[in-house]
Amino acid sequence: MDKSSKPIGEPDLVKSESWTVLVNPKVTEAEIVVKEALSQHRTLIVVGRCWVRYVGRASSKLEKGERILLAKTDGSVLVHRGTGYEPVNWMPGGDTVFHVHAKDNVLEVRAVRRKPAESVSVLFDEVCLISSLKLVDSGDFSLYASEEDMHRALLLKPELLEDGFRVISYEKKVEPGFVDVYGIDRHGKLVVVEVKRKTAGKDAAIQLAGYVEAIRKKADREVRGVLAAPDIAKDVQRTLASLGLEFRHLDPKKCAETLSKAETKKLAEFFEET
Amino acid sequence: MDKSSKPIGEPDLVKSESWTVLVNPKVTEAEIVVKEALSQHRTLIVVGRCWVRYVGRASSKLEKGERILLAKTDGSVLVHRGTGYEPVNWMPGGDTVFHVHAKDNVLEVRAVRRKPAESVSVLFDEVCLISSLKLVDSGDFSLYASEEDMHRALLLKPELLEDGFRVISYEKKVEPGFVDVYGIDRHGKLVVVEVKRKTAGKDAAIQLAGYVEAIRKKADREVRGVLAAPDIAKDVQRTLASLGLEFRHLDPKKCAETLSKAETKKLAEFFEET
DNA sequence: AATTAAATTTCGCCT
DNA sequence: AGGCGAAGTTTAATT
Repeated sequence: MDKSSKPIGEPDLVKSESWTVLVNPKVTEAEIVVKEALSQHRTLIVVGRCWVRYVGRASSKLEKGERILLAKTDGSVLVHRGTGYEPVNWMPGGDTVFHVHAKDNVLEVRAVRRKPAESVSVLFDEVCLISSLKLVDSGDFSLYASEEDMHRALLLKPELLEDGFRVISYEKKVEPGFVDVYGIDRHGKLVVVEVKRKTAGKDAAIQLAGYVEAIRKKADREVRGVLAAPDIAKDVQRTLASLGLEFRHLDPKKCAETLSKAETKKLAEFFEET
Repeated sequence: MDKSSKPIGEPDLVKSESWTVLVNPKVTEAEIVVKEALSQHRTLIVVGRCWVRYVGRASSKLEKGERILLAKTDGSVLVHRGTGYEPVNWMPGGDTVFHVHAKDNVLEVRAVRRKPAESVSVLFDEVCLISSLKLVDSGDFSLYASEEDMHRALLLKPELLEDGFRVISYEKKVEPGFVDVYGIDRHGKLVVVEVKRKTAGKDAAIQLAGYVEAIRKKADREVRGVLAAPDIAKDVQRTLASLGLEFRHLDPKKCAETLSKAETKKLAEFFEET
């Protein structure tokens, strides 16, 4: 980041409704963007030469060097060096209060938190890139497996539910909606499976009861209702028992292992080739 | 804010010797910057709408949304959302191999690692900011206390070294250089202290021996040499003994506690005021 | 609220 | 290279 060499391309400031980018600003210009970002509750990126002082759970000092500062909308702060997966300095979000100040050609961004009491101060004497961003992000993050992945895993490997289980249909339409997985156990009994990715609550038990009820009416034979989830809320265990339903532990991790065998295999093959 | 501003849709390129910034590029333009950054071993920042697939130690899926991607020179990869101290997806650095590909208006940045076998794939269908940076950073990071902090802590609280120790001088000039701390023990013997912030190696022992030797010649009375550090390499322990020197455990954390008492107090006072 | 256990833990130090 | 322990661990779940 050699400021002496003039950059190619005219505009230093690019701005839209949802983001601002400023290249090679003076610290006073950067200060405006920082304040704008923090007051408007936006994500802030600052790249430049800085030094950092942290006091709180521990205390640390980082001498001058070029790094990337991130300040997020929840008050979390990260200082990243050019190497290393972990930030060199950070602060989790919470009741963070920011203080921004430009003086004597130095821009200070200080984040102070109350619980636990800690403070991180980042001082820039040169900024090469600063950006204020409104990140629109409603995308779901699913670890190991989505609920649908768990359905597919049961199709591929029915014994994940229990030994001798066979699947008849998938996403079967039944009165109140769709049964996740529908099959027959080792004794020939019908089994209705309701799958949840997270700890199953009362709603899941009631939902399952509805499906079982509907199928019992139609099939006129014994129907088991199984709630399959990584875990179940303790009070729901009783609800389930009173409804004559069962709980089976179904781990998203194991479901993913089943599904990703092919993919993992591909990855291994990739390395064998190279 | 008196700089020129450009409307959305027209890409802006700003480039210097050590960094490139591109605003609102097409994915094909972004691809060039990504490849440039990775081939030139630079730090890469990409901001845009993306979705992520991770397979390895675990497996996960992140649906479409706007995030910040960091790829560092050591091969570490981070995907950050607008909130949260932790990255939503990541990969530590190591033997990472990057694959970059733009097709059908989608930019894929894939990082693959061998040990452990894992891969993270970030796909962008819109990039709002991309930057390739050469971060110059030789600044030292010191947790709790720098070596000088440890010196100062010994001045403030000599008993951190041993009971009854008193400091005579600090950074005293002696033949080979400067003695860190110089004092008298409870029996009136002279004590030369060499302080190290990390595990003391053989060099530290030799350095200390030099100072002790020099002072013994001048003072013509018994002189103890003490190596004060958080830890000592095992083989150095013997070297030290053979030179008639001692090792004392000195914890940067405890030194920092001594020093930061005032500062912590200040922080507490700050909150009491507000 | 406090405690316990797991994490895509990571990271360093030691054998 | 594998194992153990600490971390500014963080985070979620349970008592």
